[in-house]
Amino acid sequence: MKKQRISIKDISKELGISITTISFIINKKAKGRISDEVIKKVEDYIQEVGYKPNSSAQTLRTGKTKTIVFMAEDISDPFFSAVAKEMEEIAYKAGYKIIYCSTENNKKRALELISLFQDRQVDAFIITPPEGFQNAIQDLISQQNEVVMLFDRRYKMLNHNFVVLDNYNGAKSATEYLIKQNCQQIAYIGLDSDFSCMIERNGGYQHAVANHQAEPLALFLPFQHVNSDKGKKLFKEFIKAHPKIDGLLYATNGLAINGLKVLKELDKKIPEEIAVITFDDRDLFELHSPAITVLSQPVPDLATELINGTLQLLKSKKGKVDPYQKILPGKLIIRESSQKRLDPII
Amino acid sequence: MKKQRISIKDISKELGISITTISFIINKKAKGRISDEVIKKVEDYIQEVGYKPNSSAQTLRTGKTKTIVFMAEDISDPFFSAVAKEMEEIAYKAGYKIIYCSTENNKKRALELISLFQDRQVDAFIITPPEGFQNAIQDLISQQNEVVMLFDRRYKMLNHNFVVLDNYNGAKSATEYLIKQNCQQIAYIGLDSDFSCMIERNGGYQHAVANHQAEPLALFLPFQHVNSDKGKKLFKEFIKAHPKIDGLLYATNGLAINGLKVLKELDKKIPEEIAVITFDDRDLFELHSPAITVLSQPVPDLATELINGTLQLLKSKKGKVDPYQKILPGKLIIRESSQKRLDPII
DNA sequence: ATTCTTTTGTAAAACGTTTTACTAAATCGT
DNA sequence: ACGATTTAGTAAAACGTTTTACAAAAGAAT
Repeated sequence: MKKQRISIKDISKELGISITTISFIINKKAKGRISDEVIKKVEDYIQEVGYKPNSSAQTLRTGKTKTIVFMAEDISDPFFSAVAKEMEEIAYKAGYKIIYCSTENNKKRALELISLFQDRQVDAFIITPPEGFQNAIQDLISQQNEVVMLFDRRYKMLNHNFVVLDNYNGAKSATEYLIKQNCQQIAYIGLDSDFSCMIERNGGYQHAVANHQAEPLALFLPFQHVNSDKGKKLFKEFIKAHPKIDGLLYATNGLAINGLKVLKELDKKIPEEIAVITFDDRDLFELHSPAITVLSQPVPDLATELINGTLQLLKSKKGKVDPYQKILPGKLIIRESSQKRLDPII
Repeated sequence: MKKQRISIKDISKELGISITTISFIINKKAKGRISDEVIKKVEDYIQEVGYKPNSSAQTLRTGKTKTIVFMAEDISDPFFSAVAKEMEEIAYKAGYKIIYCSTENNKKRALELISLFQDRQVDAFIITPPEGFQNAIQDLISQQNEVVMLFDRRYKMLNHNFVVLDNYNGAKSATEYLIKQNCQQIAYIGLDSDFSCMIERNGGYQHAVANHQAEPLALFLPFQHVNSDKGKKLFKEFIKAHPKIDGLLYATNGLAINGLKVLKELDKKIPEEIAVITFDDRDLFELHSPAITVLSQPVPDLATELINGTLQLLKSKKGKVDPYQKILPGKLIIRESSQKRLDPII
């Protein structure tokens, strides 16, 4: 019952044509070297017997694996898994496969994963780097063995490839929307992090409230407390310490979920007492009572840019190439949680 | 700057020891063949220079890729991505990598994916088969080229490997819980599908209501309408047609999400007017108002069984082995949405 | 001292490609 | 008709392993 795989050698024997010729034909390098007649004959035979090249042999010979690694912060996070799924779709069509993994925002783990996949000779890394990973990225890039594409966060000083959201303007427009809704005291709930996305989001918020309220109000939670009870406690204390807060901008969906639980526990009315907006859309937010206004990331566009950029870089790997840098705009999806004004904005 | 990979040949030259000997040592086949002294020398050198075998060469020679494919229905579904993440963790430690992909419950696509990964010589498939896939699975198994493990759904008549939830008893206990809550008319919202999990869940429901209400009440939505407006419309009509319904069991989290939207639109009070339970836990359900009672699947256990089972089968591939079959119990997590009784059950 | 084992090791083929360097035949320009 | 060029094709090395079959040296048994 075992299906025997057919090799170039088999074709060669069967057709009485040399291995070299067949390889040229398979790799579309036959034009001008081999007669159309022979090309046709070989192509037809390949079609007929369903020959597929052995990828290990190809890799061994060429050093290319046609594999891209996507190292997300957490592949089970809906945002990352949505991006992953879209990427897989596109990569698949281009003959590439994707391997996913999660850094858990753990530097050591991320380093191990990079080392593991370097051993496996992947062609490219798409990475959401964990905290304090700049040097590691620097190293990885300078080795020049793989294409390195950063996602979601970038480094200002590195001349590298990245695809990120326009975090600054996203946060700014979300905050400005809250201001238009007559919020007087808008607070920002962010991650205690040096991620560019976090710094930019906070920057956008700061800019928007600069001429609006006496001083910005921000809470920065450490990564490990985003989902924890400790995080809830810290957030609860923050809200209690600032009773005048009537508008909230959460920097991530994780923060929002825990934050919404706290607001529920505190029995705060949304949006009457506190208007709420968060980054990243999830079906959860649409179903929430009240439905949560979000600044959603353009998942299909992000995925497309990530893969197309990576594939482009893989193709042009030889000479110096300009870095692939894309900053994509988010979209404010207005739902009930931010509609504070009785006279709605048109 | 490019780091040059070191090969066995390099070690051989450097140490003046034959390639064969080194290979034996690397593969722990040196005992009794090679002196302890030489073994130590080689191992130390390998450690020192950080040699890692080239996996393509190994694959080319052995035909084994140390790769497992996880074909989920939809890898961006939180349930599947949670399982995927856990699996990756375990597989990674065992030196295996996992490739994920989504069938989208599309038979043609699933067949293409299988063919693609067979070409890439993966060692094992973990599959949630799409609709009408039994023959394809049959074929795949009989080819005996890869280990085949089914997940989430199984085929009664096939003597195959699987890891599934105890769907029957899960649905039964959820329904019985609704009965205890004094629900008089309990409806089941399922998928119009021949998946074993769907049939078993419906079976559990049917059994539970058999002696309770005049007749079972069930709505079966086609797969493509789970998330669609059409699905919402069908569900809305169903609810309107059966105004006496005061208890609902959703067979999947996707059905529940769309269903909850409809209940919100119809302004049905949960649980006062309709008590609700759904399969599969998600953070969304905890945050929902009211929080939704769920029958949750033991994600870590499922992932562990899937990988351990697969690895075990990979090891013992030679002779006939008993199929690896696990049925894991779910857990009813009681929240507000099902608490209909004023006098709560103790 | 010869044969028989055991110990310790190695040579070389094979896995299935890609690619360089080559050749034979055909065509061309004059 | 002659060398030059183009066309059509191939032989063989290389990628880095694993593994079979063999061999030399040392020790044991006769």
